[in-house]
Amino acid sequence: MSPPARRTGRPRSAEADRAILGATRAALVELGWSKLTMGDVAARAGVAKTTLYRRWTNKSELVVDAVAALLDEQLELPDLGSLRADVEETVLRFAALLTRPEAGTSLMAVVAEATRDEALRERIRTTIVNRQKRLVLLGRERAQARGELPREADPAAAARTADMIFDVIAGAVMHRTLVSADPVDAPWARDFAEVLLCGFPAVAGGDEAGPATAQKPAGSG
Amino acid sequence: MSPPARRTGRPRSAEADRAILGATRAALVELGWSKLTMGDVAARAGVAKTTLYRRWTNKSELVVDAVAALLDEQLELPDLGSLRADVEETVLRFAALLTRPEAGTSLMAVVAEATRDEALRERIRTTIVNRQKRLVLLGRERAQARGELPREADPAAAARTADMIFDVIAGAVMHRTLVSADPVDAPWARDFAEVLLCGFPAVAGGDEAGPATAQKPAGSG
Amino acid sequence: MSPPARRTGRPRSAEADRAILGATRAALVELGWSKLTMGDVAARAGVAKTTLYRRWTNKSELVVDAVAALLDEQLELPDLGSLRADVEETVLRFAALLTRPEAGTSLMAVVAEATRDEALRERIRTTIVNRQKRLVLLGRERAQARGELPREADPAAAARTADMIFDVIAGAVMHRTLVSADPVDAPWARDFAEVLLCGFPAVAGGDEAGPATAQKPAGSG
Amino acid sequence: MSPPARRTGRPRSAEADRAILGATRAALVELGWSKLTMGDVAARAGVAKTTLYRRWTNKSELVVDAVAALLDEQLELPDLGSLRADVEETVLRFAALLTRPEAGTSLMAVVAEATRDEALRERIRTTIVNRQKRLVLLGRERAQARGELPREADPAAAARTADMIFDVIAGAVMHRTLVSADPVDAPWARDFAEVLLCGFPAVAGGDEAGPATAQKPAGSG
DNA sequence: GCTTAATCGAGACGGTACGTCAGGTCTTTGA
DNA sequence: TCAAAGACCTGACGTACCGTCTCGATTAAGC
Repeated sequence: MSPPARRTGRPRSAEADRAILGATRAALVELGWSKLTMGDVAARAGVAKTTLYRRWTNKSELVVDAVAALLDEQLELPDLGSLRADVEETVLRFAALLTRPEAGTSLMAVVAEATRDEALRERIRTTIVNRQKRLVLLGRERAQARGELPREADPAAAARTADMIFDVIAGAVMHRTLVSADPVDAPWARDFAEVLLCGFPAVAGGDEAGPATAQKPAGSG
Repeated sequence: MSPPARRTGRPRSAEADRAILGATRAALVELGWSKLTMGDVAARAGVAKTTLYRRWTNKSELVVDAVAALLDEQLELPDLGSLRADVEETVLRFAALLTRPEAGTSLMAVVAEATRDEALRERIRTTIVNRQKRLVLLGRERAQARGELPREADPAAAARTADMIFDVIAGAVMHRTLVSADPVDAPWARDFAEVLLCGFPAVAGGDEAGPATAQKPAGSG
Repeated sequence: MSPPARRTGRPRSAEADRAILGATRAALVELGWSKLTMGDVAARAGVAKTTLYRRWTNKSELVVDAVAALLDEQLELPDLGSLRADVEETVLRFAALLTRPEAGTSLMAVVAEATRDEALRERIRTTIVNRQKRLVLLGRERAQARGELPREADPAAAARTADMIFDVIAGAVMHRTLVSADPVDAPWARDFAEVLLCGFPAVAGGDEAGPATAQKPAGSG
Repeated sequence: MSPPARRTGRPRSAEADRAILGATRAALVELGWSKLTMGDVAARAGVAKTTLYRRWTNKSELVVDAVAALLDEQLELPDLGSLRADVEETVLRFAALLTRPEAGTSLMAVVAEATRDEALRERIRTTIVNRQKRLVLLGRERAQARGELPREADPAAAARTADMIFDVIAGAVMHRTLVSADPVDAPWARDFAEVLLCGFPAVAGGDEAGPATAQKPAGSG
C-alpha cells in the first residue's frame, strides 16, 4: 500500500533496529551527545556501521529517533484533578527528563544541527514536536471537561493557543534547566504555574497590582 | 592584580583578538556551528591556529565569546511607555536575533556542549545569561517607576521572579523559533505578552473563564 | 566420480557462466584489476553476486579463469618456416596481448596474489602456465622436424630446456612490456631472437668477439 | 635551490621517513602486499596515518620506495673474474631476493597497479628500473675491461643492448620464480648463463647444432 | 502432476580498510 | 616572549568492497 512492500531481497532486521536505538540511548547516557560516535553505537548494538548508515543518514537523525522514543515512553499526562496541578506535575516530569544525560543535551544539539538541515528539522517536527503536543491538547480537553476552561469556537485559534502553551511550557523548562542551569523544583513549578495561569504580575508582588496594569493595549484586537 | 602583569616578551596583539572574533562570527554566519573549524577561523583572521588556542582553550569557548559579543551589541531594552509594549518589542527583537544564523544555532550548540563541561557552563552563565538578565531587571525597574508593578520587599523573592521571567521569555522565544521552527511575529508577540501578563486562560477563550478557575490551590503557601 | 553427480535440483545456468566471464573481461578492460569489483561484474553479467560466488571462491580465481580463456583464445603458434621467424612472431604476439589492458595487469596482479595462496598458485599453474607451455613444445617439435634442432635423448633434460625457454621468452617480454614499460617492436623482437638463438655477445658487438669469450668455464659441469 | 627551501613551519621529521619505510618492509615480510594496510604501517612506525599520506599518496607509491630501498641495499655486482660467473651469481642473488616475501610479490603487485597509473609507472622507472640497470652497465664494462666483450662504437646501440640484457635476465628470473613458481638454483643459473652467452641451441642438444641453424635471416639488416 | 532440492535475483548483513578531516599540540624560524 | 607556518598525533568520519546470509521465486529431474 503506502510503503510499496519491498518484496525482494533479504528483509531488514527488526532486531537490529531495536538494538541500535537501545545502544544509542545507552551511549548517550554514558558519553553524551558530543562524544557519541557512530562506530561506538554500532559496536554496542553488535551491528556493522553500514547497517546503521543504511537506516539513518547521520548521527543527528539517529539521535532524534532515540530521543523521540524516550519522550514517547516517559512523558504521560497526569490527571490530578485540576489544571494547575496537572501543569505543575508535568513541568516537574519534563524537567526531570531533560536533566537526564541522554535527553536534554541531545535535544539541544540536534536542534542546533537542524537549523542548517531542513530534513532534520522536519524529522524533529514530526517525531518530537507534534507528538508531544498531544499533552497540551489532552490537558486542555480535560480542563474543558472539568469546566476550568471554556470550549473554543474557532479551531484555528484553538490550535494557535495550544502551540503557544506548548512553546511557553517546554521553552521555559528547557531554558531554566539547560541554559540558566538552575533546578526546576516544586517551588519553581508552583510559581511557573501561577504565571501561566494568572500572569506574572500575580507573582511579582500582590494580586492587586496585576489587574490594574495588565490591560490589553487600546488599539489591539 | 587580575592580569598577572606580564612584563617581558612580545605583547599580545589586540588586533588579533578583534580579527578572531570577527572571523568567528563570519564563519558562523556562513557555515554554522558544526561546520565551523578552528583552522578556518584562523585563516580568515589571518592568524595562526596557535594564536587562537593561546586565547581560547577550545572551539566552544571561542564561540561563546563571539555570541556573547553579538548579544551585548544587539540587545537593548526599548522604552515604549508601557510594560506590555516593551515586552512585545523585546520578544520580537530577541526572535530576530535568534533567527540569525550565527546566533540561535551557536547558542544551542554551545549549551549542549556545556552540559558535560563545567568551565563552559560557567562561562555561559557569566558572559551570556547573567549579562542578559539586565534586560529583565531594567524592564521591571521601569515598570515600577511607571507604577505598573509594585516594588518588592523581599530582594531574594525579587531575584527569583526576575529569573523566572527571564526563563519564560527567553525560553518561549527560543523554543518557538528553534525547536518548533515557527515564526515569532507581531500577533504571536501580542498573544505571548497577554499570557505573560494575564495568564493563558485570558487568551484561551474569554476573560470570564479565566479568573474563575485559575485560583491558587487551597493548601499552597 | 569427479563431479559428484548431482542428480536433483535446478541445474546451474551455462548462460550465466559465459556472461560472467565476458563481464569480467569487459570490466578488466575498463577498470583494470584493482578497480574491478565482484559487485560490478555481477551487475554487468545481469547476475546476482551469489551466483558468482557459487562458481568462483574469490576475485582472483575468477580473474585467473578469465585471463586463461583470453590466452587460450589469442595465442597460437605461427608456422613461418624457420625457428627464428616463429620466435620473433610469437614474441610480438605475446607482447601485443600483454599490452591489452585486461591481460598483462591482471596476470601480474593475480601472480602477486598467488604468492600467499597455494590454491591460486595451483590454478595459475594448471590453467595458464602449463597450458601455454604447449607453444614451446610445439615450436621445438617443428624446429626438430625441420632439422633446425637436434632431437634430445633425455626427456627430463628436454623438459627442463623447454621450461627454461618458456621462462626466458615470457619473462623477457613481460619485463620489457610491464616493468620497463618499453615497447616490444619488430627490431626488439629481432634482437631478442638473436640473443636467444646465438647468445648476447652476438648482439653486443660483432660475431667475432662472441665465440672467443663465451666458453664454458673450465671447472664447471 | 631546486626545492624552494621551505623556510617556515615545522620541518618534516626525517626520523618518521625512516620509521615508515622500515615498518613497510616489516609489514610486507609478515603480511605480504595484499594484507598490508596503511593503518598498520602507520601503527608499526609509531606515526599517524596522516603523516604517511603526507609523503605518499597511496600504498603503491610507498611500497615502490620500500622495495627500491631494498634492492639498492641488497643487489651488488660480484666480480668473480669472468662474465659467465658474474651472470650466474647475479641471477642467483636476484632470485634469492625475489623469493623474499617483501620483494617479489610487492614488485609484481606494484607493477600491476602501475599499468593504470602513469605517476606510479614513472616512479618505478626512476627508482627501480633505471637504478638497477647500473648492474648491467657495470658488468659489461668489466667484461670489456677483461677483453670478454668488444667496446661498442655506437652508444645508442650500446644502450639498447643493455636494456635488452636487463629485461632478459630480470624477466627470466622473475618469471621462473613468481609465475612458474619454480626454483632458481645453481643448475638453472648455469643453463641460463649458457643460453644468454651462447644461445639456447647450445643447451638444447649439442654445440654442433647451434651455429648451423642460428643464422641471421637473409633479408635482415 | 507433484515433490524435491538446488538454483536464481535481490539485497541486507558483519567486517575491514580506505582516504579525509578536524581538534589540539609541538617544533621550527623570524620578529 | 610571541607570532606564523605547518608538521604532528589522535580519533572519528562516511564510503566501498568483501564474502556471507536470508529471503521468495524459479526450474529441472525423478517419481
